[in-house]
Amino acid sequence: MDPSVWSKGMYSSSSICLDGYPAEHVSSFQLDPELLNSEFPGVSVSLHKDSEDITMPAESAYYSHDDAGSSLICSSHLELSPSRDNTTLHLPTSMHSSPASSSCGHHEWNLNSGHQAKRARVEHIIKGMTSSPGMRCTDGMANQHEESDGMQENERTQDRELVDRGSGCQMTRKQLESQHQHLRQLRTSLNHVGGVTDIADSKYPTWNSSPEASPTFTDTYSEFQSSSSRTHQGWKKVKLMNYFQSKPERIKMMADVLKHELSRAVSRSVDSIFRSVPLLQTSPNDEGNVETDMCLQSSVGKDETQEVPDVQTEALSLVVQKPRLERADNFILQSRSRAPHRPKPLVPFGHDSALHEDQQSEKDHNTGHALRCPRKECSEVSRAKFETFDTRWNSVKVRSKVNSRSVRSPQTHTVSVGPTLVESPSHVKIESDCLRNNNLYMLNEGLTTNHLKKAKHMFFYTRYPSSLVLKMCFYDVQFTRCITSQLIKWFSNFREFYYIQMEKFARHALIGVADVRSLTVGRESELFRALNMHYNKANDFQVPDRFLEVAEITLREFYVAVSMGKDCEPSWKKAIYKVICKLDSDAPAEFKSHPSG
DNA sequence: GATATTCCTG
DNA sequence: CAGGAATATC
Repeated sequence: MDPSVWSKGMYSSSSICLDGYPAEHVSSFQLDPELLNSEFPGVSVSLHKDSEDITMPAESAYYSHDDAGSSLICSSHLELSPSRDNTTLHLPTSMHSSPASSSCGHHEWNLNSGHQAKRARVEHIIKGMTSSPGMRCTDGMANQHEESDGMQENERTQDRELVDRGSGCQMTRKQLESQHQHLRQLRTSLNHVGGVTDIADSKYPTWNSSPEASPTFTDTYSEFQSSSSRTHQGWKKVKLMNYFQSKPERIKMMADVLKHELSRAVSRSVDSIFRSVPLLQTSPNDEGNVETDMCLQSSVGKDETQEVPDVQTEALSLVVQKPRLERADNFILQSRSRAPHRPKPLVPFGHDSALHEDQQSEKDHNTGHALRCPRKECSEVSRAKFETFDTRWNSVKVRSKVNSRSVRSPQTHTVSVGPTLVESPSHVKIESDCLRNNNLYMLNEGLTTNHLKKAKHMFFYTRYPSSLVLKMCFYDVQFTRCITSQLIKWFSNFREFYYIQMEKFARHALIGVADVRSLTVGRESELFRALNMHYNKANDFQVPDRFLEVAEITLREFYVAVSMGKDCEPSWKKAIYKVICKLDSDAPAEFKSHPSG
């Protein structure tokens, strides 16, 4: 036993180290059978008679000092329990097993065919534009549109006729040649990029799969000007709108639009190749979305439980409009722990099961509490757009029970994590160097299951974390009042469970154990099993010894308090809480480690 | 008033 | 685990 663990809290339980009683006596403290029997009729207590019987001290003496930890000695129970053999108590525990029922009835995509189709579409567009500047615009658009919402052939013919009248294109020959050449280059790039074009392309929801498949074409050109600068949905809308315009300007406009999109798509694709090739192995959605949708803070492959901004259910007034870019880059940095803080992650990549269990137990109640979206981009327009991504994003996002309670469907699919994007459970995250180097971290706007897991692990050290500690440990979360409250609530819930278990086991011990010396909490004890099952379900966290000591102290506190019948008093637990809260340890640095850059 | 905590409930 | 009520503390 490392004495240092006691150096900090060097506390002595008021119930164990009694004022005026020698430690030996304290250690052999036994219950007064009469008292017990009077308080708990029917509970028979067998007492050891191997030492002087010590009658129960008066309560005034027992809890005479509010500050139980300050005045008293001692690790008395350590010294006085030399035969601490972890035999402890074998008390019944109520183990719970969650039923395995995870249905995932969402869409399935034929990725191969989808990619080919998309690529063919892009190439077709380019081909059309390259071959004939006069028609390619509409041709390409018509083609796209045809794919999208089933545009009829005659409609396209009419449109083409409008174009053939030579009304529209006001580009000079020089401009056209320049564009022509540019498009050839683009096409060459696309050929080299290959399937990567899907990255950019797939970013756009196809209309036929979108809930907004029936857009109204009442937009005006002015709307185009405004909307196009906002979102890609605006672009999309404009393109469709323009298609139905009969004015010749639309030709040029559509060409511009198409050029713009193609250019963006290709540049994004090329960028993503050079910047993070491994990402392609995991999810081609990443790059394009990050750039376009600032709200789509998805980090596929980085964090399985990374949330996709969900439907905002909180009032925007509560949103903290905070300049987000505190750590360079245009993107919100998500910082996970660099190095495993545990020497021995027993289940290095067991997050799946852990998360799965968590998700299993979730009741899909749409209480509407979720993350907030502090940026303007996340207002209605963007959120509406996110809905259109549902189908495809559901395949890559893992709904977090913590932050996405309003998720529409119970999909709990996990993304197939690529070989370079592995993640160990919780905060013990082995992060892709690629991601780290590219600063593609994101600041979470909500708490994820991993955060919950981390919080549970933290509980092994600190039961009463301050807000400051929480902010330090959950550095990758953008703190708001709600986030803070949620974290505090978590620990409150943790404590609740903790104390309930303590009381339960203490009462059980009261029946069969009369000597506090035999009240120990070892790693094999049922009490610890119950606690570990709750806070460390995956058993991938090395619970510090200190926690066992605190648990033991807590158990004894409850034991004595109940044995004294203090549980009849209104707030008898508060005295215990007061003792236990002083036993907090600092969270290890690993919990607080910030990204190095 | 805002925040934090406990207790109860689902 | 979250929501809500009650309570305590500041």
